Amino acid sequence: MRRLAQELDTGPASLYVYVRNTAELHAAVLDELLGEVDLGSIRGGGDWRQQLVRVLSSYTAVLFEHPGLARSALVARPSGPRYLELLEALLALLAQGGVPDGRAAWGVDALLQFATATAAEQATRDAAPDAQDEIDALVAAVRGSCAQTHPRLAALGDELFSGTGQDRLAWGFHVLINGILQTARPGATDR
Amino acid sequence: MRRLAQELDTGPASLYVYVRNTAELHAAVLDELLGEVDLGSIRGGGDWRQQLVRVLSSYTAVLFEHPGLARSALVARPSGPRYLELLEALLALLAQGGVPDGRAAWGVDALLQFATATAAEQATRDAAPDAQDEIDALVAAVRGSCAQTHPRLAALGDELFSGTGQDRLAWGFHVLINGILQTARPGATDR
DNA sequence: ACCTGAACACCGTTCAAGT
DNA sequence: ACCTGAACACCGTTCAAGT
Repeated sequence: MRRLAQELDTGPASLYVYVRNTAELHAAVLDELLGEVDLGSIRGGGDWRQQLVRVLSSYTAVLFEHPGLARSALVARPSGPRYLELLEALLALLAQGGVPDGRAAWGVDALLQFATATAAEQATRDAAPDAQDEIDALVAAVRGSCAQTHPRLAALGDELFSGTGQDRLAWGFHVLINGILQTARPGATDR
Repeated sequence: MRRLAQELDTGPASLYVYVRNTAELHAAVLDELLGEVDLGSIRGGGDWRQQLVRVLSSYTAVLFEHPGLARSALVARPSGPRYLELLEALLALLAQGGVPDGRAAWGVDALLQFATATAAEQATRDAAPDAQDEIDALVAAVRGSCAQTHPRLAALGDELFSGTGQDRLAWGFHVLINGILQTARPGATDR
């Protein structure tokens, strides 16, 4: 708020004429930024799964550039035209893949949550090198764990921290898509 | 920091003797709290899937009580004994389900991230009623969306916001578990 | 060596007062 | 009606100075 106000050569109080609080500001800014997600070029090729992963990766990339936004997007979703467009595109692709309607509704939420959380996690770590300390501590703890008491941990070891962020993100999307295809919602029909 | 210092009848500076920053403090507190996740009672019945969902739900419940912790757990993971115990238990259950080692390593991460993100999201919304405004705005925007330009959105409508938090969480766990079972990691063997 | 008072450099939000 | 200066009530972190 204060930084934006300064940029606009005014006091922070003036912003509250246009916006109710920081969450609302973040949601509005994110919706604007979502213009960078090119939904048109999605039809560039590949099946619906690949197209889905492409849109979601593009969404993640936008958030990745703005760690603070990613963190608040987890709690305060935008509701502007770009976000609606994104939802529509994702729902269309899921329908194309034969996912039942109700399940697709919950599915987009899971997919976007995964994308947002991953962006918040990685972007924050990149921006604040201090945050890297915590996972370094975890790596050390796993390496130092006793094979007697923690056999699985000892067996897997560094495997837990392997792979690039890109690869893990794409794998996660595919896990979710496959899972959504195979998992009925609780209750009878799952229309 | 300041609140904890006050509780301890000292100044905030004193805490920096024991802890490097807030992230480290949060990670340590969360590890302590993880003692409430009863890994023993997991063997209470059901197959490995149900047991997995039970542990993860218990983990989510702990975070749910502490919104602030949940938010920072997304970025700064604990590395204490309770967290290692939790990882070990989850890995053991995945192995029992026949998930290949390397895939299980990435899988626990996805499962815990989903649990943590869901807790951060819902707990924050519950704690700060202001945050509810944003999803209210989204509900209104979806309802007001035009069926011509956004056919899927119009068709699904309130379905997007249906279900209890509990049901969506459990469904998400099952989606991930099923997805993990069916999705190989990039690269050749996926040992 | 271990601890801490006081200060530094920030936040978001409110509200009375101005134009 | 629209805008805003100034204040309120907070933060995390540092560091010189104390015991």
